[in-house]
Amino acid sequence: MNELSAKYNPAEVEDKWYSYWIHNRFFHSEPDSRQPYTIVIPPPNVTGILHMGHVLNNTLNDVLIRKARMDGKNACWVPGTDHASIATESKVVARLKEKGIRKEDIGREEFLRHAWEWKEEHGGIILQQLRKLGASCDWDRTRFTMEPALSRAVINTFVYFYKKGWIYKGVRMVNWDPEALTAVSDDEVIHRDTQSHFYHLKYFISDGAGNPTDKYLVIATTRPETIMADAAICVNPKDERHFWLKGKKVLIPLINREIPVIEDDYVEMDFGTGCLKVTPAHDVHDYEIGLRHNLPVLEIIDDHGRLNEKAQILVGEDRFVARKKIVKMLEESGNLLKVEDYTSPVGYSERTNAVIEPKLSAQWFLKMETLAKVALETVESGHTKFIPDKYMNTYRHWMENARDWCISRQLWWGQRIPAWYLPDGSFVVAETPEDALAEAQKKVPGITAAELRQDEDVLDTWFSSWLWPISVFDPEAPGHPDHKPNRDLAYYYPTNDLVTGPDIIFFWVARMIMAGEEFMGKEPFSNVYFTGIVRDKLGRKMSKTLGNSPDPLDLIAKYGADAVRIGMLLCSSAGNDIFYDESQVEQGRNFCGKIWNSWRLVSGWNVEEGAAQPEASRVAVKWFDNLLSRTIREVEDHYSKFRISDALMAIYKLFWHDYCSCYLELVKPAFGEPVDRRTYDATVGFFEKLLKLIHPVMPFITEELWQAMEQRREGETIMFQRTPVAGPVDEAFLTAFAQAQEVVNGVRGLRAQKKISPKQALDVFFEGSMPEELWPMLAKLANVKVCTGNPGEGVTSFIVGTVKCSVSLEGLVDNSEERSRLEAELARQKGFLEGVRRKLGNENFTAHAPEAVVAMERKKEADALARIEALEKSLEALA
RNA sequence: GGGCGCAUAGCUCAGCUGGUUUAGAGCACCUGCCUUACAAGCAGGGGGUCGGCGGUUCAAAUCCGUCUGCGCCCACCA
Repeated sequence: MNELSAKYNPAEVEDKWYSYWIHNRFFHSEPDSRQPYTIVIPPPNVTGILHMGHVLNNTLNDVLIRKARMDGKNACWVPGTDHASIATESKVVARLKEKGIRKEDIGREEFLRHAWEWKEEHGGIILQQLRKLGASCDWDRTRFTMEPALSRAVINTFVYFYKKGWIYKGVRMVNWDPEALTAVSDDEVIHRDTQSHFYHLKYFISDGAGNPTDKYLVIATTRPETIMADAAICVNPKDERHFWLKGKKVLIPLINREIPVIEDDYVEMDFGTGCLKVTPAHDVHDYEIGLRHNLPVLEIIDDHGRLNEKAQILVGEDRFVARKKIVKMLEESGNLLKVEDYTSPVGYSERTNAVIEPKLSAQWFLKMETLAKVALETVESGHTKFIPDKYMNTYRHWMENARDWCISRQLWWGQRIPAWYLPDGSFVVAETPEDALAEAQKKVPGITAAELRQDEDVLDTWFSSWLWPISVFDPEAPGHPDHKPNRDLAYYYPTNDLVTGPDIIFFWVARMIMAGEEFMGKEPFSNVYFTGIVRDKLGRKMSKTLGNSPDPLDLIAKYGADAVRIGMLLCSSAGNDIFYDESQVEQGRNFCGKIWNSWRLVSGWNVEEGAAQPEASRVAVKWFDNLLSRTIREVEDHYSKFRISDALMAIYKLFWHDYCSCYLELVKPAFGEPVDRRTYDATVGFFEKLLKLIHPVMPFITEELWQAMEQRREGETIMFQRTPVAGPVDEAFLTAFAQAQEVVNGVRGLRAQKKISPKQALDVFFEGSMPEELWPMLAKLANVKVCTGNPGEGVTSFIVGTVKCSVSLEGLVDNSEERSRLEAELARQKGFLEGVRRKLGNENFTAHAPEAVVAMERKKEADALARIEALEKSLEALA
């Protein structure tokens, strides 16, 4: 047995044991005859760094995986990273910009070379950081969504859906991010109420020859810079105010282009002026109106958000600059009637925060209809459960309204769309360039590879991450329905639990379910545990800009990984946001200290063989054994419901309050005295069970102490010890013991109140049942001698349950004080009795309530009466 | 605007299908203690009429309605 340092030193211990675990490949899993327990990591961005959200997520993952491992399952936690096309590409662009290099200037290949360089440099830092946290990932299985095999899986998937007819190319109004120069999906647009203006503009009626008359209509718009792209003015056909406009033509201010007045139900009569300018190229709804009325589409804003030559005026100006300028021009031309302040929701890009520009563009789409329907069934039928289940509603709503998924992105970092265009503008889709050429030659015999041009776009990142639970095991499976799953996929799929945030329920979770059902015919995981968002204690989201997010590695360095894990878990119930505060990590560190010191105490004891076991120790062992069993049951129940913080708290209390504060105090020999063998063995046995129980949450300190307990063989670890099993529980005994604990409390309270030293022994008298078995425990913890007979004078008394405890305090009892204390208690008891009797006096109650409930009330009544009698007797004795 | 969810001690939360000695935990707080495992500790203590109102019931923190205050998701009334 090693000598323990006086203080727990996490830094040293953590590195030592993590290396030991890695060296022995304890985290590695291979299929075998055991039941698998599988988790795939939510892959962090490859160039990301660890933040508190990762800490929360991966701590939970690690707790689950370590628990499963100790339950005897073949636990496999697959780690990896996500190429995160937009996020990574914008980082690389920014980095090149610092060097004065523009992406467009160096071209695709050169840019990708830089991107890979950056990936090699920064990629996987986060995985290194996870090791510091103690994450027991199977690092041999580390995957990257853009590694060759997984990229192939993505391409195969694309071809598969294309052949199935579910992928199509279409011109659609997309959310254009003018900064990232790419379309983003609806889900990547954040709408925020934004202060702007409502400009009321006069459009003069044309005389038919393109000249203005003196009549005009008024439209209200927030985007005056788009008027040059107007294709019509639209009114509601029921709007009497605008009947006179029927069939008229109006002139666009400044450029005097003639456009018709049309009618459509879409226009709200009571909003704005009831006249809507229709700009099909730059507004989603207008585009739809345009389709209905066959309006021309005129694009006047370019990819960078600048007006182009089709605008005729303000060409080359940024849209927001143009807005300011055109307002002035409209004012000067007499077309500006008035300007109102106006707040409306504006879409911003999640990545770049640029104002989204609705833009028509050719994009690739994946049909969602069937995929969404099946994925909804998976969850509704319970094959995949959501924890907490409130997210079912959100999920259902989304799945029932899923729009086709725009899967193309105008980026370079990602899997390039496997479509090749022929010179005639038609295209072929194939898994490889060779296949593409073969396909093309079927269309145009003799065509060469040089004549084919591959689509410039890459696929949405989620189009690769949705395959994650499959592709990490067998990248050949997605897109190849006839493929026989390899050994890994057959064994590990479906995975068991997924831990992730509710913010990516549609991006990722739903789509993994779709892919899982499509390619495996089976849900990808049984349970999805949704964590909350980590906030600071003021409730603000952790963010770099606010500077309120601590660096997890600093925290680990300061408090230790176990402490950080505890700090994170203490306040994390599923689905609730986490209000993180460093004091929680301190609490974790303190707990480590407590565990450490408890072993220092026990390890310092000398065993005297043959020594008799003191009665107090015997009772203590019996009690803790029962309590341990009861708590193990509780903990298992909590785990089964994913109530991880409750499981932790149950063990925390058992370890600290029951084992340390009560049990050890009971069995602790006097200073320098030896301990008997039975007590010692029991104590060490309990300690080991406690270590095993808490190991999933605190892997490092538990391994350190478990190894310190005795000489372990090389290659032994607490990681593979079995979760302690609960034995039978003597509830009656536990109840009696708890009552004795209350007596101890009462006596200690008296001591504090009367300033009596714990060293001064006191006599105590009981009226009511207090098993003799527990007297030695009272003696040891409260330093009281239980006496029988009449307490006599000079006592103070309190009631525990129905037992009256009188403590002899000769000379220390202040009669008036004692009287008021007893009277207060008496009043309370009488109030209680009254309440109970009111209930019992109600005939409806006795007639309707179940017998057991009525019996309980009668017992309460009897108990209260007994207490009142005891109190009254005490009061009499005082007089 | 629509949908969902939440309001229980100073803070974070339990309280599962209404009834278990007139509501629990952890932390924080207050009062004593440097008692040779631990002051990052020990012992003791105070603190809530379960957001408001109404209803169902013998019985409501728990079920229903409503109001108020928060949160989230969906939705570009230009």
